Amino acid sequence: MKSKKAPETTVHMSQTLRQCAFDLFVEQGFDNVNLDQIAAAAGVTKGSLYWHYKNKQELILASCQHYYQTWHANIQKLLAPVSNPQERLKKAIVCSVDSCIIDKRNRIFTTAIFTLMQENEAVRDSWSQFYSTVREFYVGLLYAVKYADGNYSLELVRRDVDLMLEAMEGLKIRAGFEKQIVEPSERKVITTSLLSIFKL
Amino acid sequence: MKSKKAPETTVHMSQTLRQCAFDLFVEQGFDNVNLDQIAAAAGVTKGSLYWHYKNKQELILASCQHYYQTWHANIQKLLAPVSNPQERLKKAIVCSVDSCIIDKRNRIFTTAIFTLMQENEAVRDSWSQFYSTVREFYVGLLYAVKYADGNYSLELVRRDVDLMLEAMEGLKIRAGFEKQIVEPSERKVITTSLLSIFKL
DNA sequence: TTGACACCATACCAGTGAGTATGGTAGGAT
DNA sequence: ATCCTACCATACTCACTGGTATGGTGTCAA
Repeated sequence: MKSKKAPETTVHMSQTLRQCAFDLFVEQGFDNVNLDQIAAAAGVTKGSLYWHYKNKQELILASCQHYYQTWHANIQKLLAPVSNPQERLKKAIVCSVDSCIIDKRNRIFTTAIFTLMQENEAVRDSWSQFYSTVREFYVGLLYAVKYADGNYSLELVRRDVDLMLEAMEGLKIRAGFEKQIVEPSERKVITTSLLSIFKL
Repeated sequence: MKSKKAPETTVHMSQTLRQCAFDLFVEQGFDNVNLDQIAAAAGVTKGSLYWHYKNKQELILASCQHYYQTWHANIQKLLAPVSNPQERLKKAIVCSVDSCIIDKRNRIFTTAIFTLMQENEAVRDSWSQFYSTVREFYVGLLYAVKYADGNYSLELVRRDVDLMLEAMEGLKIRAGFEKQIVEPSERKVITTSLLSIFKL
C-alpha cells in the first residue's frame, strides 16, 4: 500500500540526488553549486528535484547524513580486522589524519558545514550530533587501551579525546594552506604528536 | 604632490569602508553582506565604494588585514605589562581561548575565511602569512620558558606550538555548536589541557 | 577664470539562482 | 477503458547583487 510503482524507484532517485549533491558539494562547497547542476548530475531537472526535496537546505542536510554514514562505514571497515586496542586506536588516528591532510574534498565539505553552521541551526544540530558519536567512538577506543593500563577515569579520557579531535580539526584547516604538510615524514610527526596527547 | 585635497580624506574613507566591511562581515560572513550595505554603513553609496576598492575581494582582503592588525595590537597590549615568560605564555593562551569560545564574531569571521580560502588563493596566502606570524609569536613565548628550563630545541617548540594552535582552532569550531563550553569552569579545564601540551 | 582631478551619487545592466506553476506520461487499481 | 497518482520536464517568476556608465561638485593649481 506504500506506492503503486516499484517502491524503490522514488527512493532510488532520492538517493541518487543525495549522492550527486554530495559529490558536487565536496568539490565546490554549498554556495557554488546550484540546484540545476545537482539535478543534471542525477539525470533529471530541477522540477523533479523539488519533488524529492523541499528546498536546498533539505538537500544539504541529506548530504550531511551521507557524509556521516560514509564516515562510520569507513571506520568500521577499517577497524574490523584489528582486535588489539592500541592498534585500533592508532589505526583510526592515522586514517583520520591522512583524511584531514590529503583529502581536499573532505576539507571543502567540512569547512562549508562550519560556515553554514554559524547561521543555520538545523545544520548545527546535525553536526553536533555527529560529533558526539565520533567522540564516543574515540572514547571507546581509548578507554579500551587505558582500561588495560588500569586507568579508569572516563572523564579524563573524554577530555583527552576532545583535545585530540580539536587538534585534528585544526590540522585539517592548516592543511588547507600549508602544502608541505602532506609530506609522509611530516604526517608521521603529526600523528605522533596527536598520539602523545594520550600519554600511552 | 600626492593629492590636491587633504591627503587623509581618501585614506580616511578607505579606512572607514574597511572598518564597516569588517563589522558587517564578522556578523554575517562574506556572502551574506552585499556592497550596498557596506557603503551605506560608511555613509556613502556603492559608486564611491568602487572608487576606493576595485571589487569585493579587495574589500575582503582589506578586512582580513584589519583582523590581523587588531589581533597583534590586542596581544601586544595584553602582554606589555607582563615580563615573566611563563606568565606571558599563560596569559596569551587564556586570552586566545576566551576569544575562541566567547567571541562569536571571531568564529564567524575566521570560518568564513577558511571556507573562502579553499577556492581563493589570495585569501589563502593572506591567512597563511598571518598564521606564520602567530606561530612565531607563540614560539617566542614558549621558547622563552623552555630556555629558562634549559631545553633548547626550536624544532620541538615549533611542533608543540603547531599542535596547540591546531587544538585552539578546533576548539573554536566546537564552541560553535557546544554551548556548555562557555562555562568558566569548563574554560579553565580547556586552558589546562592546552597548556599540558607544553609539558611545563 | 578655468581646467583638472579627487570624490561621491544616481541609475542602470546583466547574470544568477531559488523556487513555482503547470502540464505531460506511464503504470497500477477499479 | 479509465481514473488516479507518482514522477518528471518545461518554462517561467522574482529577488538579489556585483559591477558599470555617467554625471555632479568642490577644491586646488595655473
